[in-house]
Amino acid sequence: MSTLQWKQALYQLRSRLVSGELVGGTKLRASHLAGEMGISRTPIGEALIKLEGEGLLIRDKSGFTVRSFKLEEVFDAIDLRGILEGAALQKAAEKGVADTSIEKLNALLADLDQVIAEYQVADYDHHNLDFHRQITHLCDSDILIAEIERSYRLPFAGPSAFPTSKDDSRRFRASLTIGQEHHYQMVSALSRREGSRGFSLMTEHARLAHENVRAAIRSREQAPQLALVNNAL
Amino acid sequence: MSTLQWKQALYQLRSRLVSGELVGGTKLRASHLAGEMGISRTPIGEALIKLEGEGLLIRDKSGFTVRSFKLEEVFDAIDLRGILEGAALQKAAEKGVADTSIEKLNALLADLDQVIAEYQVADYDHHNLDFHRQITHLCDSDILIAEIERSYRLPFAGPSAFPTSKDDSRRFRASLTIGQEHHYQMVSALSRREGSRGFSLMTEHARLAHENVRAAIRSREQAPQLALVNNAL
DNA sequence: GAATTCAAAAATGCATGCAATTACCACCTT
DNA sequence: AAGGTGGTAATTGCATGCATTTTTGAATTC
Repeated sequence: MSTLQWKQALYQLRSRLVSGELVGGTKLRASHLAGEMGISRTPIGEALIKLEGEGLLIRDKSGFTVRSFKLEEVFDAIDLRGILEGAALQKAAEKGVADTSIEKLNALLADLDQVIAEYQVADYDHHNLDFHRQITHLCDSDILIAEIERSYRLPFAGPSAFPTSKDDSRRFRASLTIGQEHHYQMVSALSRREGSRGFSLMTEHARLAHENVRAAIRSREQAPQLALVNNAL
Repeated sequence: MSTLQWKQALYQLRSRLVSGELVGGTKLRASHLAGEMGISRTPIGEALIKLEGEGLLIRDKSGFTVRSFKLEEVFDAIDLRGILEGAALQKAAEKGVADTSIEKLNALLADLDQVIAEYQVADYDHHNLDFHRQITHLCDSDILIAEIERSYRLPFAGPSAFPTSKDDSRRFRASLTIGQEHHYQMVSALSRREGSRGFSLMTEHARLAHENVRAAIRSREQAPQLALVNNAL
């Protein structure tokens, strides 16, 4: 079984984009990439079109360029994710969910408590993403879920884009604690069918990420998620 | 100046999809379409990938299939549009907009009053779309605007998807009147910087479309926008 | 009639050729 | 130095060839 080559190209290019290896403004040449990856230009072209659709590339008169984002756009993308996730949570809460779903969320909350207590930041990312997926996917709308997942594609917009940053640990620990409090309240809103509260909690939760972005910039550290952002550091 | 062929293919295919000529479940063969349109498979392939990205096609193991939507998904897509447009209106209202923008909106409102009074339903579609674009594009966020425009791509989800339906004219006239009242209140919310009210107005406004969908189904008339919907008629 | 088999026909994914377009860069001009 | 100019090299959009996979449908079996 051979993975389709356009998929491999897509994954490789996406990872090179979000890792910061390919910085904003770089022109991507299909022929060059093809040589580099040892395949032909056809599957490369498909991958480039997909990445354009994800908003990571821009197609100009001739060829694709790595998109660069203004800082404002980073915040806008984060807010967009918050709104979409918030809508999903609201819908799930108002519809009502099975007890087993609540139990599963409680288990994820316990996992998060654990990694926060032990300050295992790397694991936090993973568990946090799990929690967000689990709670938003309860909305029972594939259309909405697809848009949420789409919003995660921008490297600075996903729910776990920035907690990893190793800046000032006091502020950072506090943000983990506050975020986790939001998570608890979200589950509460869900089980009490308080849709509007769920929406507000989620949009406010996303705004925590604003501060993490600012902190990452302030600390001038390596923040690969910001590689596509103009004048970020 | 020759328009790129993949663009022509994209436009033609999109219009054949939303017009109902290509119904849900139809398998699209690049080679066949290429012969049909007198071009090669390469630009067809690009168009198909784009349409997959728009959610109109699904790519399975080998080839593309016209997506079909459940009725629930139609409502979900409409609600999604409402949320996105609502977020844009809220952002615009809270930021504040120039007086000239309000004047332009008032002019569009007058146009809409006109076409409603004269019951020029065909023109209504066009002016209504103008109004929605004008008011949501004030949000000053390209990221959000792009997602709104994206949500319009589903043939049943755009702001002007259904008013055209020629069902029971009493109900339909009423829905135009109510919708126009929403429009007025939106401009009011905008000029008074009442963001939350703007959001609520817009999401509620989108729900008007639910009833139009139901009416279109009830009347069993030709509703090309519903061509991609399972068992719609 | 419905289900199964299997070989021919057709479609796909990828590579590659080619004409037309675009980028690049050394060389002028002011 | 800044701003053309022109010609070459590289790249793109599209067409097409080919091996492999998928679809089709006629023949066969239950």
